[in-house]
Amino acid sequence: MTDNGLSRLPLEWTPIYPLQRNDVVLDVFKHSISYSDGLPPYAQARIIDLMVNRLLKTRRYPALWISVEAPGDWFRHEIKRLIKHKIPMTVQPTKKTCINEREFYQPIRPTYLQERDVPVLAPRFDPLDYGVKEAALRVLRVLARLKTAYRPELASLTGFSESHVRNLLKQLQAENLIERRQIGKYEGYAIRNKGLSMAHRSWNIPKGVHFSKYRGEFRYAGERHRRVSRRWRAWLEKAYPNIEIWECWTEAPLFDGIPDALAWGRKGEYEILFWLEVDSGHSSEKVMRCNYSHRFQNAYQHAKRLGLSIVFCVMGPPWVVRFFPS
DNA sequence: TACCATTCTGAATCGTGTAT
DNA sequence: ATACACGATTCAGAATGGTA
Repeated sequence: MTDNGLSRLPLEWTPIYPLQRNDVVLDVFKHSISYSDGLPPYAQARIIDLMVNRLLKTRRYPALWISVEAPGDWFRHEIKRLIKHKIPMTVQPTKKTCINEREFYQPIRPTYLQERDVPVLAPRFDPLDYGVKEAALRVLRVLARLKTAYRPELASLTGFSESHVRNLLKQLQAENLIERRQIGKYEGYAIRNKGLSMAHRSWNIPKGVHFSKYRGEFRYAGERHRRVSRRWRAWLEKAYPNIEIWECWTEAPLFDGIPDALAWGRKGEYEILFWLEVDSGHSSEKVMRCNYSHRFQNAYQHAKRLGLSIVFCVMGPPWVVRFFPS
């Protein structure tokens, strides 16, 4: 079979035959993601956009089926909201194993398919091919976002215990995927290029695509600031044992703001987002009021529309926290 | 007051032990 | 094997205190 331009795109081809003829198809591709991939919805959506661009270059009327593994509803809705709908798409939970053309958000135009048009796609990522364990891969993926980090930060963001993370880090180091490095005052870990490229492959990012600007934390934050927000998940879990955290990302874009950290989980039946702002207390009250009321309004609007709760949380010097309820 | 040594504290690491 | 708990250790910076 000939290379028809898709050999670097790790998707599945799942055509629909609308006319019971094998030369007329709806040209559907399938992409699968999971909430536990270590990427916030925004970054996953950018990967999808990049894939769509590739599809548009080589196919006439492509369509994309995105299968999302995630508890609750928020993650899936975020993906749907954040992707650019340049071609017909549908975003479905993983339990949906086959798809109907009516479930796409735009109608799909049929394609006349010739023998040479049957796509040759890149293999989708399988951890076994790379000889990494699921748990180690999770640490690697989180580190790929952070670039450099301390162990407690990785433990917090992965949800693993510190000693478990320690073992996993040793394994990753033995495979030259990461290295120890001095970060500020203490020794921490940094991801190496080999590790970075494995993380990219694991997210099924097409080779040759520029993803780095979407991969990492969205803003630069100071040392102290960063440590607090990265360890927030662990803090939350300890302080509120009755809530379940599904995932946590630092500096991930959400609505119009960028929380310092965003944790997502549930308490009982209620799906909740925990929005963290770490405030140094360097700016004046007036500036703060302006900053926060805007973000808060925005977050509130979205929460209402999606029917989930947002807990807005500020950490800072006592006077900042006291001021905040007003 | 200026200087130096000591103690205290917080943050990060490592080693070991235990339960499943 | 994997997950987790706990104490010991190391390090840097802040606080304390003594002495010329």
